Amino acid sequence: MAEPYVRTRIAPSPTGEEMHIGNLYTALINFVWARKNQGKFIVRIEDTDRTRYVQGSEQRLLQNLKDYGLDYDEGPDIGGDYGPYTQSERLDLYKKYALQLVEQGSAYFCFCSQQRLAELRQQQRKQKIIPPKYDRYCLRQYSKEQALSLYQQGKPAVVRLKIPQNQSIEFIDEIRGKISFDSSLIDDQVLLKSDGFPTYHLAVVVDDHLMKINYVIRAEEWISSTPKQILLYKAFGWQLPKFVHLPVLRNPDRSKLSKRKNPVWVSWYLKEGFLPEAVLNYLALMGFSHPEGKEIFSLQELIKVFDIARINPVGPVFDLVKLEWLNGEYIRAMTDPELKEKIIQYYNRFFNKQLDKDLVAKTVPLIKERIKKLSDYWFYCRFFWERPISYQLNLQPHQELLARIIEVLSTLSNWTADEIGSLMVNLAKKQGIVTGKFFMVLRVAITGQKITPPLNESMEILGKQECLERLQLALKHKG
RNA sequence: GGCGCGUUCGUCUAGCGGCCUAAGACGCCACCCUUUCAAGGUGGAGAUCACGGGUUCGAAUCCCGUACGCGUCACCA
Repeated sequence: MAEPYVRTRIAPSPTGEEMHIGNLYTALINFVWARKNQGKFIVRIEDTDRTRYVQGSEQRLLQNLKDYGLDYDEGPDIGGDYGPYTQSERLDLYKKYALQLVEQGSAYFCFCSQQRLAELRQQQRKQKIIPPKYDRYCLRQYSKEQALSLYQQGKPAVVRLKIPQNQSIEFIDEIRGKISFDSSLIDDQVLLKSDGFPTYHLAVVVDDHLMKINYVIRAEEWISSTPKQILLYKAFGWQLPKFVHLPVLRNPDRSKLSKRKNPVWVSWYLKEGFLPEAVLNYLALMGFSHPEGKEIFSLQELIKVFDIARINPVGPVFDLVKLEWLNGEYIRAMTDPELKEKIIQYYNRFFNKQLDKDLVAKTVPLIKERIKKLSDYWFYCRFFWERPISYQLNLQPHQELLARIIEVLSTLSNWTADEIGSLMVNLAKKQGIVTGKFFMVLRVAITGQKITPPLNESMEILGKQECLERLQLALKHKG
């Protein structure tokens, strides 16, 4: 179902890590939902944790998004172009809103040291008070005016949200339906840290409101922090967005998809030879299904048929094997010239290798239905560039046969796959050798490998002279 | 541990009270094609719909409990 005006966003953190495939999944759904409704898809860099900040990681995150074709629509002006929103550039805003909450009594200053908080937690744990919560010492100790004045004198302080007690907080998750929490279980969240930076909870609510985000689409792990944010929306008197919590991608053992058990960086998939479109298509199959049961469809088609209501709440296992199959389907669906370009670009970008364009063009038809990933190209076609240095079959027992082959092939003037083929089949017959065995010897002699693209065509591409020279080498080769 | 969310073939999914003696895809197995490897074609194995109670003439589908899994409980996001 289409919505009249939709604004979505993703909020990556520049911590130095590459973009996680789970984040790409979230980005995809946000992107698609915005596109479907002619809305806007926004990127907001959440760099409020200075201890984890790693310089330059925004650029990498943005590059990841670009590589997969998920471009964002809006952002602050940066000299003609627009960049993503960045929270560290909006500190005054968060502070202003935090102080507003203090002023209206929805939040308060807290001067407790990290040490006291740690001790408090430890003590509570010992007394089996669950969950451990801040004891509101500072709220009881200081009046609003006293606290404000201490803060203005520069006493290190945080601002905490005063969570109401014994209140049931309900919200609708667009995928799961009604979810409710008891507010008494929620700690008085820190909104503004002592370094003046906001915490996630404050920044996300302020920004989502200011940026008019009306669909908060994020991973399931955020469900339990949603009530805190709802309380903030209410304290400000702002209208709530709709919440959509996406299932989390899983390892085969069903734990949350992690780098220890799976390749998770989106750049890894590219380097491994997966196509961005195939990865996106595969991701779309996670928790979602095409209404007509199709498994292979473009981003454009996804946008057309996508509906949040069709998303499952179940955390799906990420299956690399199925992704490989899908990638193979995408490769086979390409035209030869397209595939040629992809292969050339791929080896250039990731291996700094300049492949001869004509040679790639000639070999592409031979391997198109054999490769699943761009990286498989080299497995099949390496021998076009390099002579074999070893042989996967012992050729010693076949010396006489090889000599015979050289003899016969030398006479061939019309060096085409068909001619080579019929000549060799005749020879095999004359020698009384099963064709399968015969061609295996020839195959290994020419390529070094037992698994290759079609032999006759390969030999045509290599050329008569090169083939004869290789056969001579095979003849001389010992062991 | 508290709270929250989830549970259909090994995996991804279809299913939204009768069409389900549960369908498709990946993977697996067999056969066909075949000069290796693929691709393609045909067929097959594979889920008592987690379990136990209800509701109903009738439940994979609705309700409740149990088990299991996952998530979350920071001046991290």
